[in-house]
Amino acid sequence: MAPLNDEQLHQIRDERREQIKTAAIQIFAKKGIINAKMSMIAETAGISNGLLYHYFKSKDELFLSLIQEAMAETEAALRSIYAFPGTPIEKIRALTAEILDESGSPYFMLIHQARTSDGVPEKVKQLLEKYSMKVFIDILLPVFQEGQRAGELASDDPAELIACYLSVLSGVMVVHSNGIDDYRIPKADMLLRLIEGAKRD
Amino acid sequence: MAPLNDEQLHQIRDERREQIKTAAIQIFAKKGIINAKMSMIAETAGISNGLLYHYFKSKDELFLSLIQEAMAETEAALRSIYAFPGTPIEKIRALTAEILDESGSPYFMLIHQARTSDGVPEKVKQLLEKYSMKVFIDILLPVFQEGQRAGELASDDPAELIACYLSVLSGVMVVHSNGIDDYRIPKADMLLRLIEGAKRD
Amino acid sequence: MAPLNDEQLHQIRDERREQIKTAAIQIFAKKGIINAKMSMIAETAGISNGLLYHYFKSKDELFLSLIQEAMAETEAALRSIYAFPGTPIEKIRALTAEILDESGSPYFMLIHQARTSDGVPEKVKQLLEKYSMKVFIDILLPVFQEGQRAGELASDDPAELIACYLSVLSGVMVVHSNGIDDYRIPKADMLLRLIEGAKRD
Amino acid sequence: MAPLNDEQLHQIRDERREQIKTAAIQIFAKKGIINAKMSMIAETAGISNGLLYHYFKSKDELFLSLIQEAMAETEAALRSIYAFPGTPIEKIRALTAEILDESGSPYFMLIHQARTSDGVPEKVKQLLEKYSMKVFIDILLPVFQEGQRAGELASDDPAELIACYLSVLSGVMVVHSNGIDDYRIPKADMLLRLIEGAKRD
DNA sequence: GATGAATGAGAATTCATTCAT
DNA sequence: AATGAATGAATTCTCATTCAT
Repeated sequence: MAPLNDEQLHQIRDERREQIKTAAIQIFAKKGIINAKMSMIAETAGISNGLLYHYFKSKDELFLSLIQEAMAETEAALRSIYAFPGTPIEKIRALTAEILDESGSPYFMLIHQARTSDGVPEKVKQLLEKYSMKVFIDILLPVFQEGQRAGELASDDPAELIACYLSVLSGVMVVHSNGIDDYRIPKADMLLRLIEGAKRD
Repeated sequence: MAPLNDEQLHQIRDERREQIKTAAIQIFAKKGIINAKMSMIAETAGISNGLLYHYFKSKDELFLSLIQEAMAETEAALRSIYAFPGTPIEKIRALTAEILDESGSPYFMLIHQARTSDGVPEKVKQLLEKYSMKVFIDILLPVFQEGQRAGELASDDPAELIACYLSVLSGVMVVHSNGIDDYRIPKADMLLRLIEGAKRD
Repeated sequence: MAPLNDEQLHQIRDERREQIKTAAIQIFAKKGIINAKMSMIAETAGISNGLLYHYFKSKDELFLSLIQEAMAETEAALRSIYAFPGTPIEKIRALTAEILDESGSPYFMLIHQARTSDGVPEKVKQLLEKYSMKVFIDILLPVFQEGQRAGELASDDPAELIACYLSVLSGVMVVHSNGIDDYRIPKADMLLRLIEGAKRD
Repeated sequence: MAPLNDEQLHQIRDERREQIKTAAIQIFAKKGIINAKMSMIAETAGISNGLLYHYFKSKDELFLSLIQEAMAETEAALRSIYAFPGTPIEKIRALTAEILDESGSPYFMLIHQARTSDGVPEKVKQLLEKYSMKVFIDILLPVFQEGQRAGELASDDPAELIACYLSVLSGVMVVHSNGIDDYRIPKADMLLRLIEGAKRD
């Protein structure tokens, strides 16, 4: 009889938003912004078309909100490198393994879609500039420089080294992110060779 | 003015088809199958919308014919490794450099699109199975095995090594293929480290 | 707390209905039937969307009930002319001033909307015929005829004179009713010139 | 066999655009921007939905282009007052008669819709400011002032007099513009009384 | 061969209305 | 009585494809 109380409503709203986001990440990552149909997202989330718009004003807003989350998560993941134990290369290996872990893959794909697709809303483009690769490079610079001083890493220009490393990481996540077995995700150890110093053993 | 003879007509027809294909490769690679509009392709090719349909029965047929070409080119590029001089690693380095050369990038992108997009016509899917990565691995297997015997290459399972290597190559080409400077194409020398044996100098 | 008795419930119900009607008049008059959104009306009335439908079965029913009220009010306003003191022209001036008073404007707008919009429910159309301008003309006919006999009014056909006068009144209220200063509501004295006899001083 | 030549294409395009504009004026004037459905316009113009968008990029653009035309026509109509022969009041009578001529009515309605509706695109709003009533007042000011000096016109503030006069004109056109006979368009002579000097005979 | 006007099916979004609580 | 989540039909707009010339 009585209407739902605030707490119940809040819970329903939160659940629905998560439900929608989870569905949307999959669909957007797989299809790109334009190919992703709101009706697919609604169906995947198990709700009606209309309800989708109750929670997100538009496709663009939904996409933006996912990208924001993906960016924040990615930045946090990179920053977490300093929490790993060991020498620089061990830190990098741990970070690499964490990123390669498939569970994070849709986020990389999403950011790739945002960077490369047409039809990306203006707000998303602004966000991408704020979080350009330079930001990520700056985060990793200290640990790479320390690794170079220790002779653990190749002696290329460190910023360039990081940029290439992140490009390769993004690349393999992207080509792999569709469940097609043709593309392999290399083991972290193999990817590390890209950046290791010459005299590894 | 006498009417053109059969041969001339045939030649015009072939030229137009090439013109269209060239335009279509760019557009498909950049936008993906569904985002690529037939009207953009026509405009890029400098012809009318209607004429496109004189040369290709449908968007699907056009796409299929491009993928066929891309596959054949890619296969040929891989086979050409045996024409390069030098030791296995030198052959691989030469092949890598050739692939990384940006001019070839649209083909990789196209194949990636075909593998990962939805809305890909059934015939294209069949073609992709015929040319699965296994085919490419088989082509490269002899040179990789020889490289391992010579101690030039890492001693991982060779098929896996090739799969990972091709995945990384595809990945960097794909993420880079939109002219966004954030993503770097590493130098061939750097990528080679992925597969080189431990004792490089 | 004893449950509310029937009378109290009835009173609450009536208050709510008035609250809703007041909100609805504003919104309908400003936006037109189709542009007026039930959610706006609910918000303006300070109640939930769902509750609106407890009190009015549908948008159409709500609109119909407003038009009924507007018609009745308008008719009453016209009839009140006989309660004003003075000569015919003084009565008409008083009536005009009352109508021009902005507070009454939404009613005119509403009736105009009803007459001119599509998407008006059938029932409303029937009501409009019942209260066609002829009814209003008949109400005012005696006072206009008396004014003509007294030489205070122009000697046009009296029914036509009234029809034109009411059209002008409706017109200025309608074009003015959106708070855009470009359109002026003329003073009653000016409008009276429309119908005054030639020899005014 | 040969494609249509430029002239023929041009002619087709022009005809279609006129056809669409004519249909659109009716529909917009009658229904307002939001209520007017593109499908109605297409149907009235006797073309497909898609073709409408071949000629006008969007509903907004179509509306804007009509408003521009309406504004220009209205301004031209007002300026034409100086081409009429006779004294100021005779000029004004001629202009009034021309405006009241029903054929022009949709234009007035259109401008009214643009001024008063919601959902009016930003560009249209800007246009409305550029052509605010002040512009129209300025055009008519000289002839009204001359009329006042000649004692032909009432001695109210002339700008106010014009504003009221134009408001009344707009008003009667608007309420009448739906083919409902309840609302009358007064004769020009009657409307002139609004502004005539006291001692008319 | 060549053109571009024309069509229509499909996708995003809005909103009246219903329903569980 | 009251709430707001949920639904689905209707509307704008896009684009592959066809067709008259």
